[in-house]
Amino acid sequence: MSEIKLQRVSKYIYEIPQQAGMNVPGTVFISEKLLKLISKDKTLQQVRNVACLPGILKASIVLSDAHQGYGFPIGGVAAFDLEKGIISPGGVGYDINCGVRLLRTNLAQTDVMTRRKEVAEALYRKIPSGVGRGSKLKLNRRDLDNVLERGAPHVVEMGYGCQEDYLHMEEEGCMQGADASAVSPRAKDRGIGQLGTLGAGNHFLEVQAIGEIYDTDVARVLGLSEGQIMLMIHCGSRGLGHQVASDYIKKMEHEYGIERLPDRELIYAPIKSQLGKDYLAAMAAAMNFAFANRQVITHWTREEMQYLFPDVTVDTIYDVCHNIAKFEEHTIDDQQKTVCVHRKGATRSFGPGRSEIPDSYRDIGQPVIIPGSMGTASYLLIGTRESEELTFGSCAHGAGRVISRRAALRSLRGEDVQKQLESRDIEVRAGSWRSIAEEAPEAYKDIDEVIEVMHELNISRKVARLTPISVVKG
DNA sequence: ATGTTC
Repeated sequence: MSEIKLQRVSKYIYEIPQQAGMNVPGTVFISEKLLKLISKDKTLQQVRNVACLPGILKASIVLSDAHQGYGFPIGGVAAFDLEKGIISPGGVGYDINCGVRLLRTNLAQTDVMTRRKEVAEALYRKIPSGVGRGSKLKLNRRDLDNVLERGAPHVVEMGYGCQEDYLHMEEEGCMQGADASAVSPRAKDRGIGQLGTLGAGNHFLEVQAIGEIYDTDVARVLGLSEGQIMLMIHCGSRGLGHQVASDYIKKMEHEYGIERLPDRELIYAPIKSQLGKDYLAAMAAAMNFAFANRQVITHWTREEMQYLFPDVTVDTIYDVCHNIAKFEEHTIDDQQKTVCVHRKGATRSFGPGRSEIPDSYRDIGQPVIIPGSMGTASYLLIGTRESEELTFGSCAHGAGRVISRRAALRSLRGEDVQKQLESRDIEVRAGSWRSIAEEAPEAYKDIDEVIEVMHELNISRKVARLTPISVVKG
């Protein structure tokens, strides 16, 4: 692998100039400190490889939380022309529609602090978590197909939550174009018992307090003030989405071969091809499973909070996707056109006025929700028109690992990590000591720095910083 | 991320 030439354009913007084989340049929106953390892995080579794909428009982009992923970098954005372009499962990620929901409560920090152990314990018991963990919700085959094609509104119809929930989600909780018949029986087998489960890894359910508000005007519209208790749900499409990704990677390798690719993990199908269309229909179905998953977890979380705090109200602020591909309108060379945007570990961050944003937020822009790692802050930001110009309307999505799971297990003990969090008044419940060690704050980048870069570039503006009180992990 | 090696 040849050395990657990186030119500094400004304090937080670097460019990989277009060279032989590349159809566009690479653009890296990052600080010097965060750039150093990815200098030894394949992130920048992956940015360059993506720039070589057919029909890519404007630039192969990574954001401040960039790190190496399967084929495409995580923290990456790539948009493709509908005629000449491609769709790639590696550009979406294995956890299709991994995403985050933020819920607002009417509780104050003081209501919860003294009961934080009880709250962590209760939520841990209520929401199934951990690898391979099943749900108490038993779906039949027909219900599952409805979930896959109709998403969150379908589970609301089944009694899990309210209309106000899905009206405050990307796509109003239902991705159009989903086709349950494009999802393999094996993927359905894996998913049927997993609706309403958190999963493992960096997925979590947290009770958080608003520590700081940066934008009082936006906070007022969203009904937020300092010291207020919020709930954050971070999870995806579980085994179902993982199986959809595996199935279509295999199908595409079989149909198109891997010989001419710079990296076999970049396997793709033309957007216009039958296989490309089939993947898009299956991906949309997996997206809907993830939307419905976060909706069911929202309902159970609301129930449990109402049991613990009888007068509590729990309202959905917004629900964002971090791993998706979508058809969207963007302006390229002063021409408006529909393109296929891959966001892999990236958050949509549309500015004010976009028709995709709920009416109540149309004037302020889209809420951008960015979870921190275990025991660290999370952020609420607001999308901007600048992001539409710079990054196809996309912002970073999280802290991103800085040492591997294996390295974390070598250097950290789960018991010590939990004690250390306890000393900072953070109560953690998880399925295993191992997952606590793997997810230790030390294993992740500095979320404050990741956010600062996005804020300084006006890709999204900071609204509020949220700090954890009770944490449920897989 | 993932029935953590179908």
